Amino acid sequence: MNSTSVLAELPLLERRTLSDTVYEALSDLLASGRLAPGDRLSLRQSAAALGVSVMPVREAVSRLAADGVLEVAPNRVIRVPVMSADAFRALVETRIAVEGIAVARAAELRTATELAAIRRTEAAFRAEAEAAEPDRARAVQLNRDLHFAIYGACGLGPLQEIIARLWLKAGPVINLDLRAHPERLRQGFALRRHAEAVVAIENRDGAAAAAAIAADIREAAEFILTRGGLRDVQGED
Amino acid sequence: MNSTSVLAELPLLERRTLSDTVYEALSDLLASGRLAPGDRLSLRQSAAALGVSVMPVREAVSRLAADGVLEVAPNRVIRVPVMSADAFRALVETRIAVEGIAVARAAELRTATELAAIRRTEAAFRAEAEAAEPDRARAVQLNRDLHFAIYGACGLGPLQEIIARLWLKAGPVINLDLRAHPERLRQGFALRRHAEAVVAIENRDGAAAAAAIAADIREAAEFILTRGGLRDVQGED
DNA sequence: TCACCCAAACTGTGATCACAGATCACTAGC
DNA sequence: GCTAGTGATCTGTGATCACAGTTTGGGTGA
Repeated sequence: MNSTSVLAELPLLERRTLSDTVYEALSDLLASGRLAPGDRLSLRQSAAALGVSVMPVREAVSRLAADGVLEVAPNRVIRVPVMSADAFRALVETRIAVEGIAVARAAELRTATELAAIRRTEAAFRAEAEAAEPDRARAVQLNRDLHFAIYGACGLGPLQEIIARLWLKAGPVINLDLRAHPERLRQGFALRRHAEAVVAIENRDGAAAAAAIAADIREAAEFILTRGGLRDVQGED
Repeated sequence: MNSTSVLAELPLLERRTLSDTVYEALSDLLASGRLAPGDRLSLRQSAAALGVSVMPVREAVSRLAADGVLEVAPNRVIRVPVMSADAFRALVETRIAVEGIAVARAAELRTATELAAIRRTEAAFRAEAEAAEPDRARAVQLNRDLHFAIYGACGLGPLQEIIARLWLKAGPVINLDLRAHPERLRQGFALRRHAEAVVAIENRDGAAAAAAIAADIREAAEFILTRGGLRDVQGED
């Protein structure tokens, strides 16, 4: 009935269910490392804490569990999985491969606008990291923003979703370590690799960009592995 | 208390919830193309058909929806998404990139046992495809078996999970097309590419193996795209 | 004959209840 | 003093109910 097709441009607003909200809340807890590997989770307690019934929490948890971000043991205990060193290495190799593709494509396809956004977030991260008293949580968030600003330019939606899931999976162990061992040299490495990546993206040099991100990922992983923060058996203490 | 450590070898039996079972049932429907893009799904009807309550179906659907294999519209209608041609192309490019990594690694790392298994499934697919009256459903399954036999040799668990999800997402449109247009030349291409891949894997030639699989994927996709089986708008008829 | 409207029958979402199994603290028995 | 047993209390899972919003079909109006 209504006149023109101006309406056709409406972004088809997405509905937010309580489950979605709970999912994001839990994701945030995991990504920020406040839920550490081995931590247990109770449906009822979580529901009470969030002020909802167990239903939305249940759905959110089952989604997280499907992604391997949470696991429910045969004892019916929900917890964030403790990764063996080998599993962590496999995850890191996967990340290097997949994120390498994304950043290589991004370097070759990025528009001027995207490059500007990447530069901006890189600068923001650098500023936070070099601050006299850096806010760790904020640095983590900015690091994530930078990576995804890059991946966002790869032109492949499905690939970005995959990477987001990988980050969710790696988040607890990485950020737990970051909480345990205040950043120090980690950030020095990250800053250098980020700078290399940005330069490579400016030059549309996909291979160099992928190498920089690969080094960024690998160095952070090595740092954690040498710290011995990962147990090889899944004991609890 | 119990004597020896024979118990330690028990495979830690995984529990199967009803949700898991429903999830597999729906996945199978989608992977085999019996649920086509645009088809709607009702929680209560599905539950009744499966002889369970809506709860397990709800959880399974929410998992599928999280993976983008199903979508629930703002109208609260569950359906398998209709992919635009562009979205399909992005999915195909992602598959080529990700599965390319897996097959390249598999070619370089495969053991003799894994190679034998790959050869076996390749032969099985060839036999079915060259049969006088090939069973389409079985051919689809064998094609899948072959691909995953290869990816299983890549040594990266997380990567295999990613690929499985990608297949689930691409399954409906690919298999719907396969149902609509009886195989014909499609299989001729597939046979050649599979043979090339197996040879490359025998020679531990990662690049060649990746190229063969990329061609396999791309040719199937081109076939579908030129058929015009994909709508560019998400209308319903 | 066509357009409109209203009511009945659906839809998914969320809350609540019921249940089997696991955990843990406590106590009875040696 | 230590172990084995036992009951209360927790766990996730599944079923059922309640609700608001949507769809749909039949009927009434012009």
